[in-house]
Amino acid sequence: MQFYNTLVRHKEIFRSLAGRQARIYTCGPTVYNFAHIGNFRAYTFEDILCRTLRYAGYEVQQVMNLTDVDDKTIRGSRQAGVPLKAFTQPFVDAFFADLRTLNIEPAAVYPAATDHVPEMIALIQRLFANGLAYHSEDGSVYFKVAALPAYGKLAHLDLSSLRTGARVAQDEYEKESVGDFALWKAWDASDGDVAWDSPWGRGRPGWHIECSAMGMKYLGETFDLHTGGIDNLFPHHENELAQSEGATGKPFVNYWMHCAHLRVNGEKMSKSLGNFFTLRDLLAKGYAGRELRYVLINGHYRQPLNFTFEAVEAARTSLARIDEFSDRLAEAARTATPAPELPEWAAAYRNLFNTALFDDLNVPEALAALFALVREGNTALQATVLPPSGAAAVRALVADFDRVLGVVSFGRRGANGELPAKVAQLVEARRIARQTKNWAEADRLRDELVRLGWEVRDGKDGQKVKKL
RNA sequence: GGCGCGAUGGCCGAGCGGUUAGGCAGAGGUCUGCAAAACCUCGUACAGCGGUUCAACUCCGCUUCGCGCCUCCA
Repeated sequence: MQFYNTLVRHKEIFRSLAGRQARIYTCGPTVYNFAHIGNFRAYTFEDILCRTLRYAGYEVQQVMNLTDVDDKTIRGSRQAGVPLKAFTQPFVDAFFADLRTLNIEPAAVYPAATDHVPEMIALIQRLFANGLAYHSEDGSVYFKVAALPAYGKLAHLDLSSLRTGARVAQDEYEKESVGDFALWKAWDASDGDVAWDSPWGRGRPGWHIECSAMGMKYLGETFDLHTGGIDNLFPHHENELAQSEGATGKPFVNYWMHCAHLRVNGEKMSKSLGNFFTLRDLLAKGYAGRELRYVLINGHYRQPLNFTFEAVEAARTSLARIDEFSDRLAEAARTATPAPELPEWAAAYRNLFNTALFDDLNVPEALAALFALVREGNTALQATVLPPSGAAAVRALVADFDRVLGVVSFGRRGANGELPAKVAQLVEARRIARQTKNWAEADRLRDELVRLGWEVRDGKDGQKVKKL
């Protein structure tokens, strides 16, 4: 299995620190607003990563932080006139609900920044001890970038060439150097009652320090993987790395992985541009979580992905085809137990699927293998050359693929025996109409069933009814 | 200005120095009372210009266009 490691800018064989365990830290949301589906691209990406690791036999220990104190959450809570926690909690809840909607498997721990201030303070003290931190006159604490020669190794940025743009150092005159960043921010009036005591006076933690402190607390001073959106590469991850390694003197993370942005009309989807959709916006338009998930995983994670409604429509049709296939397999399998060996063609597609996935999470290629399986499987079913045990085995394979993909809808009920009385009645009436070649009546009954939400298909062995 | 990505058929989107990506949409067919589902067939896609090579969508250079980051954005 290999992943593209941003640290070295090429793919590397994945070797975990502890046997079949994989420890991974994922930068989570800042809970000042509803996350949009651009944000969720990052979470479906890390989900595919974790699922792939599990699929490959790793035991995954994942931590995702919740940033619940920063400029935006403070501003929001003050505007709303409620305490910080009361302001952020609904967005935390919404975030978790959205994760479920997108079938993103939960992390083991979701530490909140506000619950880990002591750990952050302790870490800052270590940085002082190592000569990497200093405080300014106003009581803020900064990281001294110049004291860490390796600074810049992740983002590959040369600080001396930094453009002095609008975003640089407008409010931070206290720093020794523009590259220095806040570890601890002294309280000011705009913080209201959001403040913690520290050896340097009242204030609040800087943004980056929470991930260093919480990552180390839950995963150790060195762990395997760290994920996030590409926009977190700099400054956030660079700074996180500097703080962590500056404090411990050990490597912080072995593999850094970043996903590209979701775009709308060729531009990054972002709150500041206003060109975003939240998950609830899209659900309200009638799209399902798994359809959106499919759209989000259907491009390679390191490639920008253009969001279009046509793509969501295509996802719906594609998924229906996969669902249909799995239903047909279930029907053909009946009660048979899966054969110990897959049919040869199915085994070949499993290999393709695994190879694609294990090569830096190439989901588009893995999906191509799935569709190849669908086509060949349907052909086999049509020719009735697939014995029940073979159908069961192939269906198990689809389920196995879906451990990673998380998009298939299994077990839709369609057996005639379980129909509501009214539906069963119409089906029987239609059977008689067909028998007597009363096509007009048969068509009328079919339309009526559709109105009731049931699809009828005529086959060699009579009618098949499915819930729409 | 610095660093970095990208340009693939109607849409989405992989990929590789020589062999079909895949999905959706569209056209034709098989099956069917019709439909649906399924299957089969169908598109001389690789931004432009040069170069390397027996061979380039794939490597190199240039051009055009687009995008991202450059100090609290996933």
